[in-house]
Amino acid sequence: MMKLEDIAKLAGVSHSTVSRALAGSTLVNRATRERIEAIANDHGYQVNQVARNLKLQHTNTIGLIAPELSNPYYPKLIQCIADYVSAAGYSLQLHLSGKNQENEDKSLVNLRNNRVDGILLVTGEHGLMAAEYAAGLHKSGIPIVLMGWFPGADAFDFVTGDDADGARQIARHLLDLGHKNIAVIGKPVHRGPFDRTTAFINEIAQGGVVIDAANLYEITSEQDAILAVKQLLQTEPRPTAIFAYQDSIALVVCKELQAAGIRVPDDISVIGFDDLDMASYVSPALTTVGCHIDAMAKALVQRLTERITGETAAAEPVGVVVPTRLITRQSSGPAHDISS
Amino acid sequence: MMKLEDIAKLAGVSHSTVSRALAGSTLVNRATRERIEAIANDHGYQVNQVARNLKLQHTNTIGLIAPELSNPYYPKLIQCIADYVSAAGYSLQLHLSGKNQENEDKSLVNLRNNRVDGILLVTGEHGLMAAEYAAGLHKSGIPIVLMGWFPGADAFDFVTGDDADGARQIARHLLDLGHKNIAVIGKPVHRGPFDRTTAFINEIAQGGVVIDAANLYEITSEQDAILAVKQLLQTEPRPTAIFAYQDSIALVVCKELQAAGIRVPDDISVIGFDDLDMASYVSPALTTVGCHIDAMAKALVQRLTERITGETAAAEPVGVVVPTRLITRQSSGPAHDISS
DNA sequence: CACACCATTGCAATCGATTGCAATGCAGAT
DNA sequence: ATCTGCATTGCAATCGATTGCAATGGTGTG
Repeated sequence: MMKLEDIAKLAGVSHSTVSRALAGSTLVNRATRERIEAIANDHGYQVNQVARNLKLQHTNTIGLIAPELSNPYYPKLIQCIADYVSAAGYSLQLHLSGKNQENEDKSLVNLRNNRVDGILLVTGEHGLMAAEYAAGLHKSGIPIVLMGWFPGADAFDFVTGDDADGARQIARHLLDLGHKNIAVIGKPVHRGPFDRTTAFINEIAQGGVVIDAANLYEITSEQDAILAVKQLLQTEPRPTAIFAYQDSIALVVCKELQAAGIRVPDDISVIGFDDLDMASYVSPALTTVGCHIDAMAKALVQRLTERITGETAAAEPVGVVVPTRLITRQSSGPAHDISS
Repeated sequence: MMKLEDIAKLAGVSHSTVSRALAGSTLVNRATRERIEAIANDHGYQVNQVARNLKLQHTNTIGLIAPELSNPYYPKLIQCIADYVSAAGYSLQLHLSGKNQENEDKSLVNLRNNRVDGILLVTGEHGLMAAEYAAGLHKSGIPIVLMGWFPGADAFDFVTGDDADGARQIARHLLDLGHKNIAVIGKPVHRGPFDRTTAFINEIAQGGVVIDAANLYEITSEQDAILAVKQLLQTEPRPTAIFAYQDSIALVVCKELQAAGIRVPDDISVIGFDDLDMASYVSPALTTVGCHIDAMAKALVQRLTERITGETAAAEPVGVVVPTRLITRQSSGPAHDISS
């Protein structure tokens, strides 16, 4: 592949001059520059970024670590991130951790070795992250912005949706609809101040209704939701509403309910969280909470690029919380009468 | 950040020795090596890959260009690709072209400048690619494997699903079900020997039924499908089956049909293509054609890595076609009687 | 005519690794 | 004691850029 030196020979100048010319420096004569540009163009010269990166001590590359792509939430987020990253003039190095802590670690050192300028870490819901881990992460010296919150995340810049508020909106919605017997199918609590389940239960309590412990289902995979539903259908009196931790669970729940002959929302209301595209396609269309994914992605890369360029003077990590909103569709309705 | 030289000083040896020690070379005394390893470890030394890449003239990075992430087909594919790529010891540089030729070009030169070892190009259905473009691509000198086919693709290694065969399977399925009045809602033909629409129409003809020209709807976006359906519902006699070019279209079609009070499949059968996850969630679950995405991804990165390492002696480009299979679900049923 | 100054250009160091070849030193053979 | 050979280690070149500083030459001024 053609290099600076080759062009220099062709143009009868030194490689320094070629470098300057191609960079558009005013330090080189206009005529010379144009001649060099023409030659470089004719021969399809393309700068060797890796040499350039070595000299310049940066790579114009941002590393992105995300759990997976099979939950549609992530592609949506990554799409936005990719767009903002590329708009900011960076390339994206993508690593999928598969919700696996070890992989995440490997990706992190890989990214560091490759001297990416900054890292976006989407931790997902695996909750494996710990303060200790965070500390190790921290001294890598590379700017990192976290998507989501976990214990210890406060040591970093982070961006998260206001899931707690979203959960509260759902709670009020259900309360307004007259529901008094409500089930929660959720994942283990790990998001502290932003935890959906916790906020939901608290707000429900605020409305004067308590959720029976038996109606709290804690699952770790979408598949487990099926079991939860089966179990739930046995309880007496049967709940009139179900709050699912996320849309992907809510979808399974609806499907299972319908398979059992239960009508949604006539018999049981179901509410999800995330506002996946799919949520509006299924029938009944899912009532859920939307996350302004685009806004989050924007905040994420904005924060990171500011850290990279040093625009953000503050040494203090900052967290940005983007609002969520309830999206009422067909899967939620008034509580039906029950002969208690 | 700690460099080779620093470790060398600490260990009282030359940086050459450190380099060799860390690479596990037999050219360095065992005791020395272990001492160096310990020191490097204590000080958290991490090799600078960009310097290493420069010297070694490769980057252990594969570039991936895909159209977008909002059609669920791509995340699924990319997930698989990412897994195989990482299993093969490479990193992934991801570029989303947004179905835009110009972006695709930019990504291509960016990837080239970054000296990725090889490129995976997922062209999608935008059909913008042309033989001329391909030629330009070709002389970049970097190994490229194409996902999908377009005119001119034969100059490259490529991997594609046997969409034509899938379309034929659908045709036979519909024929078996007794359909004689069939509509096609498709995208512009551009996949030559692998084109779905063409293969479908031919196979239907093989079965002795001809598709009325008025029943051939050519659309370019999912949204247009709505118009097509509206128009279709006006025709007399009304088709008893619709073949949609891809699941994302089929979903819109079903939704629109149902909104108009038409029952699927009782009144009209609908068949898609791609087997998105979503296809099994909607109601009625979609009859479609599955693509063995994992197999394609595997073939894709296998082919590319072979090119990179030079295992594949053949200068001749090779195309691999992976089989497709019909997945019969609820959206297709026997043709209803019509009083023609 | 001499000198200062400015516009161009080239020289050479540098980024942080890898690696062929030369140098060193010690052990064993003669 | 001298020499050969092997195991270690270091020197220095190289990968392909960027850039501070020196060198060059031409022009304008006193």
